[in-house]
Amino acid sequence: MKTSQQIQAMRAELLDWYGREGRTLPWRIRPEDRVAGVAADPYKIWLSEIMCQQTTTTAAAAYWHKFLDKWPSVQDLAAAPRDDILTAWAGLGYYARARNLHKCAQMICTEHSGLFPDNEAGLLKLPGIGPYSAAAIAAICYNEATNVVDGNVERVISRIFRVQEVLPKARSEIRKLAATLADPARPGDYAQGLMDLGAHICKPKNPKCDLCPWQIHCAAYGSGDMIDYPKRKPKATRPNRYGAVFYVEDNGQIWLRQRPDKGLLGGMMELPGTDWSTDKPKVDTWLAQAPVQSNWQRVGGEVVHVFTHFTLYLTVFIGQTKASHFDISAHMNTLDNYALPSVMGKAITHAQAMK
DNA sequence: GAATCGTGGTG
DNA sequence: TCACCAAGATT
Repeated sequence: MKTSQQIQAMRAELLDWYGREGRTLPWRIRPEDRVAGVAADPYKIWLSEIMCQQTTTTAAAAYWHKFLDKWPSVQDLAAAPRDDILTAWAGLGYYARARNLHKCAQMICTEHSGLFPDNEAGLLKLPGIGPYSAAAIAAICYNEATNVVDGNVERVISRIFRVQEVLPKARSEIRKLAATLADPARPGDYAQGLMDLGAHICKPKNPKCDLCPWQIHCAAYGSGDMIDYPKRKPKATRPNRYGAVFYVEDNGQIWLRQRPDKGLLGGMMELPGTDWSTDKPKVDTWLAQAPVQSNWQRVGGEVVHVFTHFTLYLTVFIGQTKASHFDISAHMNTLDNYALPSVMGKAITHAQAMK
C-alpha cells in the first residue's frame, strides 16, 4: 500500500506525464481542451470503447472513422439494418460486439430518449458495455470518479505492487489496489493517462522504465523483474479443427450463406461448408456434406486461420458446374455488400488463386 | 471461474 | 515459426 502522500504524488506525476507525453487518439479530448470546456461526445466515446475491446487502437481507429462517416449519430446507427453494421464491422473480429452495438443503439433511442446514461451504473446495464467500458465512458464523458481497469492498468498495477497472485484470480486484488490510486479530481484524464502509460511505457515485453513517471514507486522495477508481471496462469495449447468449404462462382457472383445469429461469426456470411471437426476426416466425408452434387475439385493447400481457441484448417473445393444448374440463384451474392469475416475472405482468395 | 469469441501485429 | 498480445463482454 502507498501512503496518502505517495498517492498524491503519483496522481500528479501521472497527470503531468499524460499532459506532456499522452498519445493523441482521434476520439480523445486533450487535457488542455478539456480544461477549456470541450466535452467528450458519449456516442463517439462509446463507439471507440467498444471497438477498442481486445483490439489494437490502430485497427479500431480506422473502423471508428468509417462508422462515424456512415452513422454520425446514435439515431443513425439505431436506424440502420443490422446486416449493414455487420458488414461495416467485417474484419474487426468479435462480432458479438457489432450485434450488441446495434442493440445498444436501439435501446438508447427507444428507452433513453436518444441519450446515453450519464453514470457508470446506468451504462453497465446496456448490452456490450461491461465493467471496463462503463467505467471508462463515465470517467471520460461525465468525469465520474470510477475505477477504470483494463489490460494496461492490470499490468501497471501488478508491477507497481508486485502482485504475486496469477490472473485471472488476481483481478479483484488488482482492482482494489488500482482504486487506491484512482484520481477523484480528474478521473477521465487519469484513466486515459494510466492506459497510455501501460500502452507506451509499461509495455508487456520491453518496458521503458527509464521514461516512466512512476519508476521510483514501482516494486517490480526495484527488484528488476518487471517482465514477470502480471503473473498469468499458463494457457492450454490451442487445438486444431478441420473443415471444407465449397466455392461456386457464376457471372461474378459467389454462393454465400448467412451463419446463425449466435456463436462464432454469428450473423456473418460464409461459403457453404462442412462441420469443423477435431479430427481430419477423409475427403469422402466432406463431399458427403457438400451442399449440392457436383464434380468438386479440391484446391491444393489449405487455408489456415487462427481463432482465439482453435486453429482452423480449411480445404477448399471448387464446383465445376455452373450455378444455374443448382437452382441456387437466390444464394448468389456479390462480395461487396456482405458481412464477410476474414477467414472467409481468405478461403475465397485461395479458391480464386487456383482458378 | 472457466469457456467462448477474431484478427493482425510482434518479438 | 509461433506464442503472446490488444482500451473485454457474455454466459
